[in-house]
Amino acid sequence: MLPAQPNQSLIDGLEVLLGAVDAAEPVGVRELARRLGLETTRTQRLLGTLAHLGLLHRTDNGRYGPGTGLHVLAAAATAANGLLAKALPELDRLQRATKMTVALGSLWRDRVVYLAVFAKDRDPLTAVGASRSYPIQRSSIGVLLLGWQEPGYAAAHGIAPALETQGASARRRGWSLIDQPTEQTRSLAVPIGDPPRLAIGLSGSFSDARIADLRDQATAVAARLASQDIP
Amino acid sequence: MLPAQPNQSLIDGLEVLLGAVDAAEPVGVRELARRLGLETTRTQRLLGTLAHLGLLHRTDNGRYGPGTGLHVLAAAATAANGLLAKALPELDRLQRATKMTVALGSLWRDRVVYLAVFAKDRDPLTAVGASRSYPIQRSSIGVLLLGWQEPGYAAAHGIAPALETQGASARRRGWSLIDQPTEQTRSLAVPIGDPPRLAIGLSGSFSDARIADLRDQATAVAARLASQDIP
DNA sequence: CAGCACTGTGGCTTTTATAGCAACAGGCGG
DNA sequence: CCGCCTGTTGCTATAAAAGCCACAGTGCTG
Repeated sequence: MLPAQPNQSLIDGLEVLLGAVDAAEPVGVRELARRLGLETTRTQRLLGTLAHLGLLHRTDNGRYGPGTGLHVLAAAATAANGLLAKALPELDRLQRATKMTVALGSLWRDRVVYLAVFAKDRDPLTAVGASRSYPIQRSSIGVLLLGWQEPGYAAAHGIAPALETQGASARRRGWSLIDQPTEQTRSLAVPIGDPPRLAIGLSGSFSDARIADLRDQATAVAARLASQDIP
Repeated sequence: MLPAQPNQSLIDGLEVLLGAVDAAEPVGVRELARRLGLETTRTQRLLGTLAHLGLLHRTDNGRYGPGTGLHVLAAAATAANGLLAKALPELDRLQRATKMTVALGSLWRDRVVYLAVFAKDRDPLTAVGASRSYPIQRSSIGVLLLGWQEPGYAAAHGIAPALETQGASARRRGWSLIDQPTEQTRSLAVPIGDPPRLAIGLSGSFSDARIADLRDQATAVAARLASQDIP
């Protein structure tokens, strides 16, 4: 729901911000402008402004990567709604109970971003911020959340219509399942809240007989998180 | 270091974003405009744009609070530089070794923002995002990091000159100490990186004789984090 | 119930901030 | 040294943004 007069500079500035943050390495002005299809000078000014604000960090060789101000912003957000403080212990328990890899993720464009990932044999304190984003088509979380996006979302972000259909199907069912035959793993996801902007995913090797139990356990966690007014 | 032509809309939009996130409750347009000294319609358009992007969440009664997109942005940033995945286990160990409350914090305006706080008898998984920001003058982290701000920072943010002096002194010493006599606790902080944008703080009851040991332990952790190229 | 004081939002016009083009300086490799 | 890339800036035209006003809605009080 855009306001009648949106602020296009803000929109573009935040697009530049995410483009720089999402890059695997600190990125140069011209390279980022090419990737985003923006004019170079404009990109440079937006990057410079963001760096001045501390949201990006300018390296000695003139490239831009995430800055401390982003963490500050995130900390303020997380403190305001208590999302992680509530979710992390729950997800850790779910991982221990199911022995699956447990993830909390959200959809951004055509990718899934992981807020936290709990895995067997991995320190739970490394769950936050250790996983890079992932193409949507390989993610039960992504496919599921796609089901709630407004019409045109898929087309606008280069997502195949077949995935959109899968998303709609998952929405009707209320959960999603993705098989990865080459890796002999599968993953299922359940939504948090309504409309859901976050989802819990479980992945590993599990039989068809176990699906309902895993789904129900994850759904119970999702319900507890949703009932705490998490956006 | 501002670019020659900074983008003022981006600056103001991000100011509005932080103003909304920093509020204790979802905040209305006019109230936020009053707090920030901005014109109402402008504020409303910026808020609406941010809500459309998912960075803010618009409640049913027309107020704005943090949205899921902020967490997505934070997750991308954290994944890009691995800050939390590296810092959290280290800080947890430091808390167990010292029996102090251990915090990772940064400076924003005249306040300290806590990225993580580890305390005795508290689940480490609740360390992230469970603490609200704090006035700078009561925080060893804040005073310490103030020492590295550019001239005019204190004046621009309504921080007393005495605190600025304290900050400069802490910078020269390389760490800071704050006593809270009414609570019979004290806290000390050491910087991470150079110039530091983050700091580790230890707080609790400890004697003068123990200061050097605590400081050295925290300094060792800070050095390990700084050596991993964290901004 | 009516009035009042607040609220969020949009339309229209003016203003000014922004965008784009061209230029410059620097770095790197052949 | 030259060519090709880089990040950055100045200047001017333009279009995006800002501000004012109005409207509809909500909640509280008498």
